[in-house]
Amino acid sequence: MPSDDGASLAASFSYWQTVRLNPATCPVRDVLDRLGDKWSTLILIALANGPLRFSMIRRNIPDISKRMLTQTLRDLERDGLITRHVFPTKPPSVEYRLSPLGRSLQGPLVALIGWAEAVHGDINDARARFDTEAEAVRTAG
Amino acid sequence: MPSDDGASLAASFSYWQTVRLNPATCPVRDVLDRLGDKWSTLILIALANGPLRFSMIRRNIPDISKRMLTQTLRDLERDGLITRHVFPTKPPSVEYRLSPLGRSLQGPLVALIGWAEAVHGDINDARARFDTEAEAVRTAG
DNA sequence: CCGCATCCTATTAGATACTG
DNA sequence: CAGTATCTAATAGGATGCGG
Repeated sequence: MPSDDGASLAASFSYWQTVRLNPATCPVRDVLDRLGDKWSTLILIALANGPLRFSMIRRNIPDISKRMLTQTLRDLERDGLITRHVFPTKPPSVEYRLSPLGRSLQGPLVALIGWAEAVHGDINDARARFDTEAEAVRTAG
Repeated sequence: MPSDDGASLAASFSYWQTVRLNPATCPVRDVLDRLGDKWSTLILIALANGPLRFSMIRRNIPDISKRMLTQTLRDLERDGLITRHVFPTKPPSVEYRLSPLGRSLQGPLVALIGWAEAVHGDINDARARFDTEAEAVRTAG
């Protein structure tokens, strides 16, 4: 799976490098820092098939705390990736759904997750190899 | 830019949801947690056009510390995404380059970064709107 | 049911000084 | 040049209890 077609990729990366990977110029950090937190991506995946209520998201992601779910949902809402709908029932129910902007992320996200899944085994192998080699060196030294 | 073609995306996400977004079953966390750290992605971008020496990477990413660069490079090497080549010159020079596995990430990464760049303005707008609304509510209350 | 506030801990990362 | 070691500050995240 060499998704490496040389020239065009190099050109893309070149461009980002010329903006110097610099905090100020560069949207990459700004956006990826949010997706890089522990829960954002997982929540976006959970919402991929349609709206979910707070408690349903929790059921999809068993080990997220109420606190972090609330907070991450706020952050995603603030960034315009999801929208929040309160139904004034009693007790209240609140529904979250992907915004158009959020849905536009699905394509890239599928690609990335697909990659992660495809190479998961390779990465585990690499880790194991690295660790045993490091251990061998440590023992020898 | 609706990169949303419904059925196939939904199917993909469904699958990942059925593995329950669970720590144990799910490669997503494992892999994305590493890419999600502060520097990994930036380093991979820096190496996209070819091998670079330690100090050159630092020049590409002005605000990374030696400590974090060393550590992140080790982690990427451990995962098999980059390789390390020591030239026993004096003073020593060490070169880092993308492995085939690392190059296989370039496609997905370009897609994600392209998205980030495309929507950067929208996200900033959404943030500004959210913040002024929140402020309005705070003042009214 | 949803979510905020508080408290506390663990992890991450920056600064600095030192080594082959 | 390419690291390592140590210390410290900042941040992320978990537990819990209260309130609409």
